[in-house]
Amino acid sequence: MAPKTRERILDVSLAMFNERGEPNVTTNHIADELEISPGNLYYHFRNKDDIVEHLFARYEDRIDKVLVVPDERLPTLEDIWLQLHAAFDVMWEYRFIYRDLVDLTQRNRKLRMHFTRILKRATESAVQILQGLVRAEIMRASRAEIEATATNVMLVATFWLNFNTVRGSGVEKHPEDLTEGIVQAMMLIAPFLRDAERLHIHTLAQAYRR
Amino acid sequence: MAPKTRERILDVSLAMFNERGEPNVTTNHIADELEISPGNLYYHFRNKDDIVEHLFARYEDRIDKVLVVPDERLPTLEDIWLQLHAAFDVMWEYRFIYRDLVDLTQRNRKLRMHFTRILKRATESAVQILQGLVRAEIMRASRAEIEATATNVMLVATFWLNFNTVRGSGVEKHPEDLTEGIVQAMMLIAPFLRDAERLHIHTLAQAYRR
DNA sequence: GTCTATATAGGGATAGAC
DNA sequence: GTCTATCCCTATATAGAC
Repeated sequence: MAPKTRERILDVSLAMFNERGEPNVTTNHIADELEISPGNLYYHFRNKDDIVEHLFARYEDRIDKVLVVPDERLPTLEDIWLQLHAAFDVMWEYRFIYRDLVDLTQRNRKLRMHFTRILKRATESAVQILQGLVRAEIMRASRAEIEATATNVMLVATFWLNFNTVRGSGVEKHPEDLTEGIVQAMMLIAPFLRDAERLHIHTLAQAYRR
Repeated sequence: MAPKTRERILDVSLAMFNERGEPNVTTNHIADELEISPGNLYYHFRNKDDIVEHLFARYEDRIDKVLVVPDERLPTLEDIWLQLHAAFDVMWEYRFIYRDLVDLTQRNRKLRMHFTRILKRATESAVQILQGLVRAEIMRASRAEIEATATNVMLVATFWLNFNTVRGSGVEKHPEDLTEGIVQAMMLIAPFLRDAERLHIHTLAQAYRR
């Protein structure tokens, strides 16, 4: 049996939002693509923002799972790489949110509050992990350096896809551009690493430099 | 004598775009605010994008002047601070461009090509300046580290205003938030500085940390 | 240069039949 | 649950008088 219409609307909306940008996709476009009537679409969702909010809720569930800080054990560089990768994957899947992030969050109070909360939580998580690296003696940094670095990691992660789009790196080439973003984020912490680990990071980075 | 209507349209459009975001300002809003008729507005500009393009051209002139690399003399940290400040000031003045950067550049080929060019030029400029710091022995970094850092400086500069908006730092509080962005960009190069200079930067940074 | 009036198009959204 | 038909509104843009 085919998926229920409600779910199909969400799936197709996500695909179209990601493809063309949310501002450039109308409810009529979505209905057309699904070969259902606009009236039918409005039976399932109150309005376009209702669709956006449900997609955002899906995203929030996913990203929240990525943001759990590893429990007892001290973190390794490998942990960080994997966690960044998981985060970037989810962000890629819901990249329409990031494409028009300011407009989306400014015009919808609910999205704004949730996104701010996610960002806050992620930043705290980043600080904790960096502190873990310090305690594991993999990295050496002051409290101030850790906080500035955590903020920059969040900024790079949040806007990497936009940056890559806007600098005209040519066509979208998932997943290479994602990996490049991860490398770029790792380069923020590289200067604080012990020599052996710094070398390791730069070797990884080498593979992805244009 | 009052400014010519054409110029007044540009000035008021800029103010309204910055305030509410370009997607949320219509040609009618602009005409209303100016207390002229929509017809009059369309006498002076072919369409809304025509206005946006002229504002962008103004911006491009301004930012190009900021991007000149200091000629002979090796750069100092002070130079970098001042240049970042000049760049952030111009970006603030035309912040509507950055607010909806992806949508703007994706739907208008002309804007896309010009913005990409600016970004490319700015990145090259950043690389040169960082190399200058290395030659001046103020900083120590490999070629790879310089390139990664230049890219991150551009990313932070490009999206700082959006990041600050979206993390819900409360109301817009120019110029404090700008200075904070500059500090955040400086923190990217701090780890590569000699001890004395790094200390100096962190003292500056201290003053602007929440 | 500026206005009034208006055309056109499209998006968001609803009513009511099936 | 789904469709057809339609309404309302707003945005862009133009024509033609002054």
